[in-house]
Amino acid sequence: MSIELSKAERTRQYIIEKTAPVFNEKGYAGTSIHDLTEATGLTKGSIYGNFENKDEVALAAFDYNFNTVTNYIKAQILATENSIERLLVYPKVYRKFLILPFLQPGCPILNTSTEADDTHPKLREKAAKALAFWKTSIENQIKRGMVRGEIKKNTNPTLIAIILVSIIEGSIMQAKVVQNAKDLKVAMDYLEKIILDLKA
Amino acid sequence: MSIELSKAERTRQYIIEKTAPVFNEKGYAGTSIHDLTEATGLTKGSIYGNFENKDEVALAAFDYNFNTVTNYIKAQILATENSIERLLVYPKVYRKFLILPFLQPGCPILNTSTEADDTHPKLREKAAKALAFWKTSIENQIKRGMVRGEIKKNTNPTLIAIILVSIIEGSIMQAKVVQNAKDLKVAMDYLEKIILDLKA
DNA sequence: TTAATAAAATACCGATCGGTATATTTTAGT
DNA sequence: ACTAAAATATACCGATCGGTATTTTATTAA
Repeated sequence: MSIELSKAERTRQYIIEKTAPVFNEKGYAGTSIHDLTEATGLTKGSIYGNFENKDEVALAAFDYNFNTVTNYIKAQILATENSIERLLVYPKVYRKFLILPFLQPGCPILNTSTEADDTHPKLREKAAKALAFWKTSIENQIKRGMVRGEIKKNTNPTLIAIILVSIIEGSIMQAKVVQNAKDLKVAMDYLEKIILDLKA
Repeated sequence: MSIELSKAERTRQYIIEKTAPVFNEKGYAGTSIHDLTEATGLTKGSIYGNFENKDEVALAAFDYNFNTVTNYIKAQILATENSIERLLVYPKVYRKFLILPFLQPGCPILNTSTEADDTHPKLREKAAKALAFWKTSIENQIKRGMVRGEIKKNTNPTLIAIILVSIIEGSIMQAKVVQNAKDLKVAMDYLEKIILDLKA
């Protein structure tokens, strides 16, 4: 049994997959153990046999949610070559977040940050690291573009990363609460202009 | 007893004032009735004598939190005359939100929206209306500036309102989760430039 | 195939949840 | 000062919370 996953490892993964969307939608405090048994079809005993407590499931679920988004974005980025086009992937993806199943409960970073910032240090820390990772990878895309001569030499990568993330997260919040993507579209149009303005 | 408030009305107000920060910090699901008795020093009986249920306290608390921020902003705005200066009040206020006591748990609209969008229709509705009110008043400030010849004629008030709100909410989320205002400062500097760029 | 082991289900725990009925105290008009 | 009414506190309710000990079932290596 070297290569294949053990039963426990498979179950653990199954629990994470099934409960991750629940945590993203209802939040940590709003999700009960009963919600987890419902989402998985398993019993409490099985869940507590694979996880120490609710915290551990929630932390694993956050990683899963974040990785799902990250992998989707990464695939789109690797499908393009030019740095400007790569940056344009973000508005392109987030403008249709209401129809992407794994993004329908909103951005995991946004949801987790606003709930956990004052209440749950471990989750807060995870969200903070995920945010830092995201911003660093945007900065690196911009630096790459400057090296390749595709992006203006005087561009401030950190500034652009901060503004890009702010506009995306702020407009997702708005779209979710009013339950339509009208203003999100406007914000993503604006963000695309900012990005196209970086062109060398 | 015509003019003065009845005991019940005063107690009701007192409960709202004391519990509003708790709801803003811990969220609806994360706040228990025990939290409310702790924050007020009152008993369950007293709270349920003045409110039908937890929902009613939470909804009143949201209004209180939103009005607190709104009144503070309004006072700053009325202290200025020029439309550009009035718009600059927003970055000026939010860049120091970590030291304004009533803003330390974050923006009530942001906190309530991200928690309630998928779970609590009444709270979601309140947050949506508060957001609409905010954006409308920004739009009106811009329109006023155009009439007064202080803001460029070709300015799109709706677009500026959407971007202003997005940048503020998105950067507040970031500042809260990483627990420092470094990037918030950068975002507010950028927002100030956008506003100054509207000058006729 | 079997026996040891691992995993999942069942049954249960005390604590806390939101909420209520009732008793006690405060308030407020006379 | 007295009393009726209003407001608050006490005591309690069933349900659900997160979590665990134990039993049953499934897995896995020999």
